[in-house]
Amino acid sequence: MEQKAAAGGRPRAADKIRRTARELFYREGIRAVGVDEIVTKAGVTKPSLYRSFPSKDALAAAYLRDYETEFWRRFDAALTETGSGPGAPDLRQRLLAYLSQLGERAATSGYRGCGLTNAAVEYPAAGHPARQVAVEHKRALRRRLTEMAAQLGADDPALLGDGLLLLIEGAFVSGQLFGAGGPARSVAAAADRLIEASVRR
Amino acid sequence: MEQKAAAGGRPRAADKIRRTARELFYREGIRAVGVDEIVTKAGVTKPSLYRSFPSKDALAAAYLRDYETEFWRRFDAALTETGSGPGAPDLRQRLLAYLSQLGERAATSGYRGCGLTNAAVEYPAAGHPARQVAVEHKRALRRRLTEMAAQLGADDPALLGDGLLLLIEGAFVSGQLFGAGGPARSVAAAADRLIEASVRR
DNA sequence: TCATATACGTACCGATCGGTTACATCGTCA
DNA sequence: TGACGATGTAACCGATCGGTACGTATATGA
Repeated sequence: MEQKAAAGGRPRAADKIRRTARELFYREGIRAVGVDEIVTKAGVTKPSLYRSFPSKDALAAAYLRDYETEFWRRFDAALTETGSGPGAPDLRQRLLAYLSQLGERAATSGYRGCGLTNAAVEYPAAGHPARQVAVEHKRALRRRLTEMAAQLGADDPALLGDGLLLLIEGAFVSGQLFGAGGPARSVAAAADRLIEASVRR
Repeated sequence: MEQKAAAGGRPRAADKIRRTARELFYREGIRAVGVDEIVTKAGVTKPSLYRSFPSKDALAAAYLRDYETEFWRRFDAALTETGSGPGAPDLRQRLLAYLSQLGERAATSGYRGCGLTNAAVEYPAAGHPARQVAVEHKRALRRRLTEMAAQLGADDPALLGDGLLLLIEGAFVSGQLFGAGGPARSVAAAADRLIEASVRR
């Protein structure tokens, strides 16, 4: 992700830009943030930005790829098998743990939702680089959730997977709409009931 | 909504602006559309816009109020009692009918989601006029859904209401992420199962 | 120590942003 | 006819937009 001089050497301009852009794009939205603001807050200059990124759109796409990496890191950390002995949490427990952790974050004042979802809302035009990253990621998430639904023993894995995706996306957006105490806090409980009604008995 | 000369008389500039803004803001996003584009496509001029609306932000807020009116019109049309005799659809049936109609629209290529949700994503700053309309509306929707959950006999109306809201918001955003064949098509089926698992038996 | 390549900054570009000014023109109704 | 309210014309404002031509530091290897 960070090409070189990563260890020890003083941070390259490109890295400072990436970090600053990530923060600003996520908190304020991509369209709302100008390249001038990014370079100023990063303590670099505009030519440095355009030497590392061909355009603002490309920088936005890079931000989203970084964002996606972190998303999967968190997702996998919560959902990938850690212990497999007796007493280790099963898939359903791990999924619900992930969702309640998500719900807690999302029902917090200042929460800004999913950077990838937000980017797709900001850029509805089909070919936009930022949107492409977002759409690709959501397709992958849908696959993962459907796989998990199958592993959970759903009678209709596609249906349960999609239902979980709807709940998750709903938590993302309603989290930033309602702030603290919003409906996102119920995402795990709702998912639990949906799973309950969707597994073969 | 439209102040006067509504019936018959040639449309006022303010109305043409409102209609054009509604279309452009919804399809392309508010930030993406400039006032010049609006007045040009509406066939009016910039001073006319600023004679009717104090600022672009105020125009955006007016667009969202129009959007909200139409939302409730559709919502109430589907959910308000029409016939009450024997054989008339009960609340649960009407809710599911509304959701499957929503799911159908949302799982269509070119779908752009909920204008109010999208506006809140575009304007994360707390005091923004557009965001205020959106947030107010979502609070009202949450109340309505919780009331309905109680009427449906939910053991925990707040939980079912929030679950339904998450599914609906999920359908809004995933509809514009996936286009045709997206997970939004499952919103009614998922809601049905969630309700099933949430009502007193 | 010097040449070279890489990394960075100063200053600037045309275009567009939201918004405003002063004044001309049109339709309508008394 | 005259007056009034609504709209159009045309030019303009400062600020900011994304993007660039070009000169200058700095680190490195011979």
